Amino acid sequence: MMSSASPTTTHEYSFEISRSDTLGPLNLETTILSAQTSEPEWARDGTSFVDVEELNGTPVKYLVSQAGGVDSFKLNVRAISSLLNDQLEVNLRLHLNRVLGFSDDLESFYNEFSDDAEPLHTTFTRLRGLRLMRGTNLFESLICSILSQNNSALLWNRTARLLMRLYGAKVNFPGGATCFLFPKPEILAGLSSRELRSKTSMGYRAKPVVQVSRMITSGKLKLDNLGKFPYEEALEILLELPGVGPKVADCFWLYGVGGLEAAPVDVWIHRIVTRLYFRGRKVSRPKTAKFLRDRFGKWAGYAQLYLFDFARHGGIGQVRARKS
DNA sequence: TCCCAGGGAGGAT
DNA sequence: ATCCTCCATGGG
Repeated sequence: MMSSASPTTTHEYSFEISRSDTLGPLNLETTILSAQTSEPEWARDGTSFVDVEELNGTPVKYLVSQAGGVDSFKLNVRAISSLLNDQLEVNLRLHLNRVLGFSDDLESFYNEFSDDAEPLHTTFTRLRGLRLMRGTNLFESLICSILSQNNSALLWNRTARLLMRLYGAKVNFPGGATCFLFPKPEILAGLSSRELRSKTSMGYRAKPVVQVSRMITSGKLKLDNLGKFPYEEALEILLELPGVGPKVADCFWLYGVGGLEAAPVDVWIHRIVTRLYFRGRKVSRPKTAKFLRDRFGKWAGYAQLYLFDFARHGGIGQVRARKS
């Protein structure tokens, strides 16, 4: 007979997250596959999604799957780490609560903009349970946001994964699984932009990636402090950074820091907002962003998220880029 | 071959 | 303030 007593270190551990742990509905798949700009997309593993993060300095690999529907569900979480079970569960619950936005009151969001005259409300049925993801690592979020400029989600995700494999710390999990963490600023700061460009196909984005990394290692830029500033002041600082314009700054503030009042305006948001709210009239991108902030307030980031998916997959007719 | 991708920087108007 | 053009690289 095997001993029924738990070993002192259990490397794999499972637990459940119940529906009452989230404020409102959840659609895990839609949330993870909605191409949010913060950190590389979680990988699929059968019916689960997999991610690896450092929780309080300890790497944890975890798989999450949703059982049931959008409104009545439970989440199955399976984790691998060197942590003890109790500490692992506490850390991972807190982590998932943040990155998957479990504390965002979705019903309140839906109710506030449910009026028939509000174009946004047409997205609420199809996208019900879509939540705004937050990054875990501010540096990773900022670099990924820079990588996303004038790039496709497919390509910047691929580039971010390549950065991890080339320059990130390798983690060997108990049980044999290995993976790579996102590289530290010190590593990228030590590269020449020419070398980085030749090895990653990130093109001209290599220069600002190295520059920003060096600003962090030199202490000129303190990402941890940014969250203490109000939106306007933080944005002023962010816009000084190389490779960071209005859209990237808003992405970092929204997805990295978790400032829900930001509404990043890219080509898709610009198209859908000018179409739905300005009858196709020409409106500049900064004014589009201001419009979203004013109209949706603390839900501006969520409005942007729902409108983005609407522009990409939803649609009243084609909202596509067409010359002539 | 062409256009496009969750844009930004620098310059001209 | 707003409007060009160029910037690397890969996918469709």
